[in-house]
Amino acid sequence: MKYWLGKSEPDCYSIDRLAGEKNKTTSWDGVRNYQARNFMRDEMKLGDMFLFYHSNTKPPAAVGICEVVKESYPDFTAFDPEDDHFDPKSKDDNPTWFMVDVRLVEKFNRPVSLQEMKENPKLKDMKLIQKGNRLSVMPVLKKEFNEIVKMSKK
DNA sequence: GCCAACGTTGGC
DNA sequence: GCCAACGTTGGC
Repeated sequence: MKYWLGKSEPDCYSIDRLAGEKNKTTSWDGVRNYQARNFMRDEMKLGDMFLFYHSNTKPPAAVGICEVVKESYPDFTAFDPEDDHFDPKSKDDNPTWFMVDVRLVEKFNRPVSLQEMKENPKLKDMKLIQKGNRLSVMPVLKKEFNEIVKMSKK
């Protein structure tokens, strides 16, 4: 089983919105970065765990845990000219972009802020806190994942 | 709102 | 294939 972190801007899609979805499940659509796509398309498997992270907000923070409930399939928002994430180079018969479905397992009682992660020496190697990393989907080590969950309980 | 870091585009 | 220009991300 693998562990992941996915960023979302709460103004765009928040964890509370996910909590209100049917079956607390949503598609992780709109990813338009090849490296992030490759992680979703090639490596994310059913049952993988997924940290939900709020970016571009105050404060940026991990806010909960999800589980992958559907492995990658074409991101249909890329086919829709009306959609913000429309991409004309992605075709029905040869899609460029993929997504997975995730289900909310637990919303943290307490968000774990980016600053707290930076201050925790056990998390010093996380991709998230390395300078200039803009990946919206990235792998997380099991020990890092567990540490963040632990921090949310304190 | 600023701006550093990074990815993508397109002319050559 | 190089690289300058441009657009985006995302913390601050």
